[in-house]
Amino acid sequence: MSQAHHRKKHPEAVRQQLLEVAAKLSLEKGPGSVTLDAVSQAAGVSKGGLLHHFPNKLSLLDGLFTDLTDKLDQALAEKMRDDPEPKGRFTRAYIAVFFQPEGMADSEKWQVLTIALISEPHLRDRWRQWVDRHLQENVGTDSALDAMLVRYAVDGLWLADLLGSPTMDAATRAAMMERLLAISRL
Amino acid sequence: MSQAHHRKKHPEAVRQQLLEVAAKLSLEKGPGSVTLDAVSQAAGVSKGGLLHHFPNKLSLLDGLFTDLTDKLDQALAEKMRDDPEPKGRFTRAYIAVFFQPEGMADSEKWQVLTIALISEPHLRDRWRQWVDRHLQENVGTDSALDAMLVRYAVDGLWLADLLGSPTMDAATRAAMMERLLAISRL
DNA sequence: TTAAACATACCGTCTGGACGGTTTCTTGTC
DNA sequence: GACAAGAAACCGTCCAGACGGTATGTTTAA
Repeated sequence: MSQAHHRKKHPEAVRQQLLEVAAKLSLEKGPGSVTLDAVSQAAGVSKGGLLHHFPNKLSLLDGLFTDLTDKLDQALAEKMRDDPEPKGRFTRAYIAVFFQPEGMADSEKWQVLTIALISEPHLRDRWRQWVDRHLQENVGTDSALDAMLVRYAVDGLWLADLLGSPTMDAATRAAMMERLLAISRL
Repeated sequence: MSQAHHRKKHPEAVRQQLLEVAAKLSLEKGPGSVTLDAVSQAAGVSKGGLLHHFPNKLSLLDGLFTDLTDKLDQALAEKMRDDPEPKGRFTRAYIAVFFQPEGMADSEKWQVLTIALISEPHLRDRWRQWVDRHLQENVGTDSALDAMLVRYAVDGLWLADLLGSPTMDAATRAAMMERLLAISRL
């Protein structure tokens, strides 16, 4: 019944809307609810419209991946720019992005992708490439054992958040961040 | 076709077989392939047979969860028994279980569960309870910030394995384990 | 006029699961 | 120990809905 058909066309806006809705949907109703029907309907577009922008489901997830990693890259770059100390710079940015409150809103959207990442070989490849790229870009400054350790800890923290593990209180959280930052400077 | 119908009945063996097949299937063909049809067929049982042991799919995953956490608990208890130093004992067991080669075989079976854990609220609850229980059982000895940090790092490491991230060489891996153990003793 | 941006209708497949039967095991009774 | 009788362990079939995707039409912008 929606007359999106007759309204002004803003393809880029629609495309963005589809991506956001896909992420939002997985948050609120679980990743299993991310279907072409559900996404298109929630975005106020017909399924045909969705399939015009993303020829198949994988390409939708792929678009989401690109979208989020781009934002992540941007956030990381910003944090790195403000850090005068070369050693462990990337690792500290990694920490900062995870612990920043606004960042979390985005990081929650990763739920869909985490699922898709594990099940879809193609996305697993892209993830591997992402990790590899950042590892090589920051080789020398962030390849110390301790730096790796810190980043793994952040990943674990992130996973715990995702799984809704008993959240630690703000004080402990802050202390954890400080500790991680300290190790990154060793 | 199969005359499993007429052979000796070993309900417990069949049940176990179903669980193992479910885990194995997700390893080899991806978690998406864990369907009632596929599992029952691979286990040499009819779908009706499967549904006799597990009234629905969730209860199958639930059974898998119980099975694996039981084994994990057992492994952890064993490692803890051999550790004379109380402080960080649980955390070191956590490290040991993850890094032991045989343990990995089991840990790979967690793939299905990781998926299901994130999507199924019920299993997410069970996981939360598992974490909570072990946290409280070892409060005092393993509630230090550094201990938490180490365990999060192990989780991150485990996730990286799961996602097939560029595996680090054996030497680095061993060094990482040593470093984690060292921190657990601080 | 033409191509992009949508909508509508429809299809094939897969999946979870309900259901009614059949065979084997167990248990109580004599 | 025999034997009925109920329970437990299966099998085979069928189905309703969901889901991804196609094919084709219609509107809008360039």
